[in-house]
Amino acid sequence: MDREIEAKLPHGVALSWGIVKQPQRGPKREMSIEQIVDAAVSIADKEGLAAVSMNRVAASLGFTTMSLYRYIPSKDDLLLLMQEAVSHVDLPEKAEGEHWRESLRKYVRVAMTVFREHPWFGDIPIMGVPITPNNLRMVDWALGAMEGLCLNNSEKMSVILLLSSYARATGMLVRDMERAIRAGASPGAVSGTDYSAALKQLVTAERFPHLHPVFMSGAYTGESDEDLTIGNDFDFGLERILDGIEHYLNSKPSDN
Amino acid sequence: MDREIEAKLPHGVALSWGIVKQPQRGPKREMSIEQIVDAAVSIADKEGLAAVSMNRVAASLGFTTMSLYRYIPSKDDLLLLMQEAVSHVDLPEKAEGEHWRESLRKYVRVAMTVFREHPWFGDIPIMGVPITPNNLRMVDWALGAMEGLCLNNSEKMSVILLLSSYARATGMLVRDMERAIRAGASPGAVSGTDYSAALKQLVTAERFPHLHPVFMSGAYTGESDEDLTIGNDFDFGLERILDGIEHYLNSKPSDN
DNA sequence: AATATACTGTGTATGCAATATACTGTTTAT
DNA sequence: ATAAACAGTATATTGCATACACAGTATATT
Repeated sequence: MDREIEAKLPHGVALSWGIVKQPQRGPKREMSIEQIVDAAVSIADKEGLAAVSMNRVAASLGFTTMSLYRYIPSKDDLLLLMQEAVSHVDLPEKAEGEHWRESLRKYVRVAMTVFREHPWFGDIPIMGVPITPNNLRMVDWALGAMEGLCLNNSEKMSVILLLSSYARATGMLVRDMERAIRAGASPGAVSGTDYSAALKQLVTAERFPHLHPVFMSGAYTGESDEDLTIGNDFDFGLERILDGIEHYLNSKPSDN
Repeated sequence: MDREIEAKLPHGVALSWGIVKQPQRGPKREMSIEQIVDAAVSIADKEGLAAVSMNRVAASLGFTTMSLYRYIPSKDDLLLLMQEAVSHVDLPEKAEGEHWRESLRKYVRVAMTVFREHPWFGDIPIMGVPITPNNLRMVDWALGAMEGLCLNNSEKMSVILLLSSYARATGMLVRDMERAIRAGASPGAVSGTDYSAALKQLVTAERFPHLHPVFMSGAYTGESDEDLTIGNDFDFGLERILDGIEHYLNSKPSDN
């Protein structure tokens, strides 16, 4: 039965669900998909996604390049499995009395953590809606957090899309900054701080009437001491999203 | 003076601002940066980002690969300039009496349009906060839409980050679906619809207690006729964000 | 006017990538 | 016993970005 299901799914996805047929004859396998993916993740963690080549991964396990193709049909599939592997995150046990708002906050924090722990994560493009087990596990958890809320299924999915998008966008920003710092760059080569001196000559009041004052204040590159620090910056957006959801819940005619 | 500014900026960024020193001697140039970028964009529009190689772009203009390097120092810089080129979007003239909410809605719609018209746009990774002219022009416009709002500069920037993230995430989803359809796939190969039959056997009630009913209803893959169509799905999230902002404006102690 | 300089586009070469294909040897089903 | 299906390997193909050396050309300096 797994055979039919497998045929209908992209190879990488079928692999992630572990429903690929096991070989019946021939020599014993000396590697495993898990081993390969772990090796690839480890290389990416240390040296970035660009260092992950089939040759590099195979060599790190003591095999030749082509041996990997006995396990994983293409590099794209390997990337998918890497994404899936690090999406196996610790989701807190469902706290019974917890308010949905706090739960969804946690969801976004956990999702963002993946980007910080595996800076290469965001470098892999997403091809379509997530349909791998660990990704669905996160969706399942988020749906659990919204249990009992006065939202229909489509609305819940929209909320998750919204939160995931925000986690992705801000996770990548945080990653970019931390990556720059780790690379020895000054604290804000990527945040724009390094370039702000140069840019202040280019962002003129004539050409950018509204941006100009913001830029001069340093708020654009996040160097302003005005009020918000960089960390809180991301919280701000999240709280606005949650406010929006809450407002929708309250203002809704109490049907379904 | 441009010389000093140029030195402090990444090459591609300096090019985007047009502050790179013009050559004084030597033969006349037979190409221009604009021409090259246009050619690259045209190839990407027709055949995807993967088709954009230095060789391909040069050949399409009737020159050799290496000639491009006289204009643009690296492929990464070319990609940046491509991004910047298609970010030259039509932003509606500032309608005086328009409500900020409607203006910001327009902002997100325009930002999403870029992903639909240039499906490769989202395939180029973002390196850091945008600091190229057309990108800043969009930020400037959004700030204009928030003029007079009771938000400080940092808060306004956070709002723009929030909206841009949402535009990016949903723009890429729309793109993925349209791309799949254009590629001849059934109306929803990427949305998950094609796989939903197979997935329904994998998403069990035991393993995914909260996702299971949602999946069976078809809301996950967007095939449900429950209430929202796919298009409206994205509007829903946007309206929640705007609600959240509005709520924040109202609930704020009317300082600064 | 002479000449050095900075540039032009080109041709060639390097090194690395993904992966198709043909190979030898191994285990299991028949 | 033997054929089929597999394992890991070696080799080759194709395409990529880009370093470098070249011959010719326009300008700046003398």
